[in-house]
Order: sequence, then C-alpha cells, then structure tokens
Amino acid sequence: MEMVDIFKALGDSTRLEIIRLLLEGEKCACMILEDVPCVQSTLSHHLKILADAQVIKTRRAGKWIHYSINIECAKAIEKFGIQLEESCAEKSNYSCECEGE
Amino acid sequence: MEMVDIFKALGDSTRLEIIRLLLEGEKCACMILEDVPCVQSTLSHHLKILADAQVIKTRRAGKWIHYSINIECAKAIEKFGIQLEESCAEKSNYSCECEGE
DNA sequence: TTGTTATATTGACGAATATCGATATTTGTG
DNA sequence: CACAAATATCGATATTCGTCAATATAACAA
Repeated sequence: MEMVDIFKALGDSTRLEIIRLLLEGEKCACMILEDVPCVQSTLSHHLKILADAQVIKTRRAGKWIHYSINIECAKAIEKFGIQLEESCAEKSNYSCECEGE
Repeated sequence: MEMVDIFKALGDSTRLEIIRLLLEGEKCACMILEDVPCVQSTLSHHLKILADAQVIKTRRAGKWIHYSINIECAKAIEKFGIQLEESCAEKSNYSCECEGE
C-alpha cells in the first residue's frame, strides 16, 4: 500500500465522488453508476484504480460485486495527516541551513 | 482548500518526496533542490502546485523563499481519514439496494 | 443451452501533466 | 548602477490519464 498510489487514486474528482458515495456503506457497481456521470466501462476503470491502490475492497456476491472503503487505507491516510501535523509542531527550533550564507 | 486538489498535489512521487523533506521542518527551495532529482525549473513548478493546493505555505526571507507544511491541510487530511474510518464502522447495518432484485 | 444482467477489458483519441532548457524576475551586494 | 544568487515563467515535447464505444467474461435463470 503506497501512499503515492493512494493519493493518485483520490486525486480525481470522479473517483473522489465514488468514495463519498461509499461513505454511506458498501455498494455494488450498478448502484454507484446511478450517481456518477460516466458510462459503465469508465466506472469500471475508476473502480480498478481505487482497488489497485487498496483504497477500496471488493466482495463478490453472485452476479454483483460490492465495493467498500478499506479501513487500512483510511488509517494510513489519518496517520499521514497526523505525521504532517506533528512535523509542524516540531519545526519551531529548526532553521534552514541556507540562512548562514 | 479542495480535497481533490490536495490529493492531486500529493499524487506525484516527486512532490511526495518534497513533502517528506519538509517533515524535517521549513526549507528553502535551494535546499530542497539538493535532495530532489530534477532541475530548478521543475522543482519550482512542483512547489507551485503544492502551494496552490495549500499543502505547503511560503515565507519570503530576503533572497530566499522558505516552504513548510500547512497545518490546516494536515488537519484536513487527518479528518478525511477519520471520516473514512467512521464510515467503515457504521456500514454494518447497511445493505446495497440491488440485493433485492 | 440460450438469454440476460453485471462487470471487465480493449483500443482509440483528446486533454492534462511532468519534464527540460532558455529566459525573466526578484532581491541583495558591491 | 552592474552583478550574482534564488526563484518563477515560457515554450516545446513526451508521456500519462480520462473517457468512450465495442467487445469479452462471469454468474445466474429458464
């Protein structure tokens, strides 16, 4: 699970819209398709990118495939945010080396 | 501060490398350039994308411009991760409507 | 087996992006 | 003012990406 792939996957408005739909819970592709303005093949493509990056999980149930948010990815994003925040707090006693020139 | 722009900005390996350098604290572009494998104009371009998305802040100090992580963005990323996590917990009593067909 | 529904794959095309070299701008120094 | 250093902008190019229509695959039902 590479952070850069996660951010690449989330850095598209269509895919972020898909994620926002999945906040409501697990959904199959045909349900997502009703709310996302693209054709089925395009949606399938976006779902693959999200799944490859492990942002979402897939579960087959007969004819349908259900997609849901991967909690491991959610935790990784939260951790990344916290890491950034911590670095803001620590940097006060740091000064860039180029100052001395 | 749009999440999609933040993720677009972070969804590039060069820019994520820049962010990882800034975890050490505020740095000027010439210091970042020493650790990132690209020419100066390319680095300037990446810094602009990160700054436009408000992932980083800029501070001019004479001849130098110092870049640092924007804590507001860090908080937004953390919040996004938490939101995803919460949706995973809540979805247990949800089932996709297509099941009934 | 035949047909139907859900999803994936392929191929093509235009748009967006990352990169570079060259040049411009900004700031401080002598 | 002239010059040097730090950073930004411009123009060109190669690559990646998002999108679609067409087709393929998978699962189920009759």
